[in-house]
Amino acid sequence: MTIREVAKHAGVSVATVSAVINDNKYVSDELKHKVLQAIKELNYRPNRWAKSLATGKGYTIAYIVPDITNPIFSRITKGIQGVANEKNYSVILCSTNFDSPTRRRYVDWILEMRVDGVVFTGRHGRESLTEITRLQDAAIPVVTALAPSDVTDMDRVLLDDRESSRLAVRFLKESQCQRIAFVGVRQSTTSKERYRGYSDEIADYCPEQVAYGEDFTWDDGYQAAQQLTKNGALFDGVFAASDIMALGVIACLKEHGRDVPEDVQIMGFDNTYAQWSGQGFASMSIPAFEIGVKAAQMLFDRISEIEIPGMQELFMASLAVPRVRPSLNPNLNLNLKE
Amino acid sequence: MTIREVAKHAGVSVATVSAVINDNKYVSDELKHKVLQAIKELNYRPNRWAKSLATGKGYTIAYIVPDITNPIFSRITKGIQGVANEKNYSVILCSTNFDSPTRRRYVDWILEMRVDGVVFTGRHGRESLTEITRLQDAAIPVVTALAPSDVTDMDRVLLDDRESSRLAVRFLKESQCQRIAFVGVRQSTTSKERYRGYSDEIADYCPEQVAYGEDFTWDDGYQAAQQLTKNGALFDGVFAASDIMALGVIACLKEHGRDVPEDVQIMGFDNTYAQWSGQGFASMSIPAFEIGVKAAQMLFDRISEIEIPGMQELFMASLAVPRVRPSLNPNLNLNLKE
DNA sequence: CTGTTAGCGCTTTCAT
DNA sequence: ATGAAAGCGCTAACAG
Repeated sequence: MTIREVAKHAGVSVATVSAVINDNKYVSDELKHKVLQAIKELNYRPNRWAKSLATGKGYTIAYIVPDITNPIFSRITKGIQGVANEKNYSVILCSTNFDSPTRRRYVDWILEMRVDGVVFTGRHGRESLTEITRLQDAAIPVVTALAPSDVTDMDRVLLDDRESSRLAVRFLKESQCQRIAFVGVRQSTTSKERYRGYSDEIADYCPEQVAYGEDFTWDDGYQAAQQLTKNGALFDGVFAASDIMALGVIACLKEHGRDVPEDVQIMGFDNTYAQWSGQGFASMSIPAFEIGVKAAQMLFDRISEIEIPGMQELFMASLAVPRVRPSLNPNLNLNLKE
Repeated sequence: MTIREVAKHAGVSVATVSAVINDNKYVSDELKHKVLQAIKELNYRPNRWAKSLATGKGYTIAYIVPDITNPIFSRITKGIQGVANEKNYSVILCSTNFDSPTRRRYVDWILEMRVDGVVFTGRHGRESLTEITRLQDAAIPVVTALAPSDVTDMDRVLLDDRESSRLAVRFLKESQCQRIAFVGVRQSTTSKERYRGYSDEIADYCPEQVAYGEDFTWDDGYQAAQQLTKNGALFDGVFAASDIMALGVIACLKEHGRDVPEDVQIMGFDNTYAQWSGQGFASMSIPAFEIGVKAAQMLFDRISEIEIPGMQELFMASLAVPRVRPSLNPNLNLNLKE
């Protein structure tokens, strides 16, 4: 079903059909009606490929993300989708599973597909940088979301992990914790930032007590707590770099006969589990959806014009206190709304 | 950068360039080398639009899903991506937020983009059916994943909710529960199936005790448990239609002074939270990743040929027992691996 | 106002 | 073994 057939069926020229489809030229009501009629009857749909080829506009953006399964990232995705769809763009999802070759192949595709722009989430680092550069060399706008990096002249939206962590620790302090420990991930930039916030806030309050795992997992949280306990550390509060780690910590502490939150209070980060686990620990809620929205907006700004170099947007995580009883404090979980 | 420029640069014809790019015609080593050289030097990438227009192949599939934020769905997505990428297809993500107009607009797009095939997840129902039909009318293959429906001549992969639920309840029975209650969602087909499994299994074991919420949420679980308690129901086991509901149930029971799992054992479904919550309840793990893989494979089978009508694949959920201590039973969480 | 027509970048006969 | 040329379906001058 082509535009030509529609034209024939309606007894007009292809140009007229095109004009009514795109609504960008004056067409008499009569012809317009005929054309619309023909389109209905033939169940015609313009071919996007041809259109893109002719116009040079593809109306697609891509989202490169390490793991779509991560709730934070899937919420970002949702945010991106929302604004893209509003502008009649589609988004191609590129979940790389933290694998460089996969990431590279995606970038190849993106280049071939003449995608209009890319949102990028991922560990910062040399390899990511390479891909981003390839994109930019091809004049494809890129904005990074939650991808801390030293490259400063890049459009990006990030989370103020350090400052957010200070809020977290402050809450622990206000909850009467005297000695607060930190549980993080050794090689993670993100964890490092969260540690710095912890460190800032704890400076002249109590001695630092930290333990690390290799990854943001339950097991690593568990083991870090084990370590803490083994070292005979004294603490009545723990700030963990993620909720899932916090849960590992809690499990370990309970095995050691320490009650949560009676004996020791826990603070997580992410608010992916805290609110619902029933373990009564607080967490820092990441405005992931909003981050996705903002990233997409920046991308479209960049696509449509604008030569401003290095736009940047900084988000803060917000405190999410554990809900006690749903009926008693219905307002507590505002952060979970999307 | 077009194929013509490459040809000029290499001193050959466009046909030759095309031939070496697609590796589908004999080209002398010498020319081949020249062409490759030129491609490198000019940093040339074939234009997908033009290629698709010329060949009629788009190498994209779409995944229509109600909410990418749902862990089960995002795992399905991951499965689909995996097999699609292997075949050099990209996948366009269409997260509809359970909104019909949005879904409709996505289908419009899909139609225009001449997508090769669609995987569909969603509530079954008239509206979904309409969209699926629109797709099929345009000769676009569709396979549904986790979208129970009465239409039998459709390619689909589903979960045997009923049988899986029997396994769940059986586990509760084997754990010495004498009286098992069910907590579900009133209008949900899925919940209905899970109830049937419960009912089957409980038939000549103990009286049925059921309570419903309106949705798969913590609050609805909490309230259903409330209801159960208020009715003075006697139970030492609860099978909840989802983990998040199970957590609501647990919270409620604890408020009523009943210990979990000492006084009453809980069984969830999904295994999205059970394993990690530290609340010591079991759950049924949905092989979501595998479901995605299978759905994509079926789709590609259908795309590439095959007139078999109504292929169908049935998956079972598997029991995931709560981990006690990571060090003690390292094999327990096999189900969580992806 | 409407129609003709020359591309957009690539593939693919069909000659050579 | 290689090249010339005719489309793929649509848009956008340009004529009329």
